[in-house]
Amino acid sequence: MNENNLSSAVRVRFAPSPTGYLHIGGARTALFNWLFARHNNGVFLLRIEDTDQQRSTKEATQAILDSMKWLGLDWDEGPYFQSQRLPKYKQYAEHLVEGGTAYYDTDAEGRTAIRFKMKNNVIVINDLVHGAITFDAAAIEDFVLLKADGFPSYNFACVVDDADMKITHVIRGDDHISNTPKQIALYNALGFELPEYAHIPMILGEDGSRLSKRHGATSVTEYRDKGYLPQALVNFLALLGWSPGNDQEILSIGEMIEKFSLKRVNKTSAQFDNTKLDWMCGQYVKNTPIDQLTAVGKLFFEKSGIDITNISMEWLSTLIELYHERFKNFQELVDQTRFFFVNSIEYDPVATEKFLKKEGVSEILKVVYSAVSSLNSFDREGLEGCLRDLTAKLGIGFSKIAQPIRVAITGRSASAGIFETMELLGRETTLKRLENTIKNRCGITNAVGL
RNA sequence: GGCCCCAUCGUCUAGUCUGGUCUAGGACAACAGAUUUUCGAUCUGUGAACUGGGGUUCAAAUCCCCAUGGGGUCACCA
Repeated sequence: MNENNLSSAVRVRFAPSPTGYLHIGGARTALFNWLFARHNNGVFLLRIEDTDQQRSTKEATQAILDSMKWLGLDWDEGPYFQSQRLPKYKQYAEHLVEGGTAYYDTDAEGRTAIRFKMKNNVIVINDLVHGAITFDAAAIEDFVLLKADGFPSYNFACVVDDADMKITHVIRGDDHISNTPKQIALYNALGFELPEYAHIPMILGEDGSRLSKRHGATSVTEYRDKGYLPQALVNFLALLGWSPGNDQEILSIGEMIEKFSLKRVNKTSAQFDNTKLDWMCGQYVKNTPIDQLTAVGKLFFEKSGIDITNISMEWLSTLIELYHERFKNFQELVDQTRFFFVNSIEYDPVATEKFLKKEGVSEILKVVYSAVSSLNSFDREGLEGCLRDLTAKLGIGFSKIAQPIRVAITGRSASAGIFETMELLGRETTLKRLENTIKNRCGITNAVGL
């Protein structure tokens, strides 16, 4: 590197305001900062911008920290809290008043604030992703530095802290572009050295409008609770506005760090595509070892109110093995396998109509019942041999018995392999459900009143 | 509305800086086929884009201008 690499060490920050959970856009901003820091062996710090006394909450701060940790975005310094640095802002604001570039101003409501005096000059942002952006400062109104409650405004606190914390690169959403000339003016007035700016494109909802509640899940917490794998979310987010430059879609954290560059961040806003996230998470699930999935899966079953106290890890591990190419997140796994855990299963009406309420199904299931109940070893091999023999004997296609059995014992038309499912369900439960189905759900529906 | 940003398949994007190798590549999704006890997974294949108009140039997705469209921002919110 160069001779002054000590002083040029990269320092970046993520500076959320604790007025709500960490949303997808914020997470992506944090990720880009983090990747940039790690790529450059720099420092990534966290700063909580809690200067809005009304809207800031401790819960939100905690939710943000939790989300960062869950995503694996560890910080090297902080979290710093702006609410704990009030004297610093006051000192700088008064300094500016003394210098004549700021003034006390009382509004119609009688509140007195310190306001910054904008000059009539031209301000240029040399943005790392956008290039030069020019503003006419004359068009920008004087803005508040220090509010009547003694708290700094966003623009002021941001500049004081970024300078004080020796931030070298400000990487943030491009909705901040219009704030930047104000901040540059402040840097100049305060005599601070300007950081580099990189304004990254925003993430929009699936309909192209700004991400909001009505787009469904928008917080990191929601994805965590639905059982998405954090690595998958990180991978997906990394590819929103950045690409490694080749056709690679699945990247490990190490690869992302190695390849990340602001030069490859694009300018166009991206729409959040849940379907692709699902696909990506499915890829990660497939590549995650069974025992890890089992450990996480256990937590999700418990959280979903499913009683698994009498269930062994071996059994659970077998279940995960059967399903690990079939689910994309743990919520899905729980939904797909609930029938294993409950006493009375729910029957999908469409599946019932299609596979159970048919001529002859009752008879087929009875034959299956007796064939299977006399089996010595109720395992997948034994079941397969038995049932295949049966279809051969009856001269019917295998699906003719597989689907009725599936619906009878799972309540649905889709599940893992039928032999594996029967084996895992066990002899007792399988037979009980077959019997129950034959008694109560087969045959052509009787006319009402008969 | 003022100011600012942006513009490649439905979506994420490669290609744009350093015009030609682009009859525009990949991925997700869609569709079709194969496979399968179902769904899924998998494999194979298909359709799908340079917003429009002017320039510049031998040559433009790539450079310039205008139009249009989308987004952002105009608080004692951040």
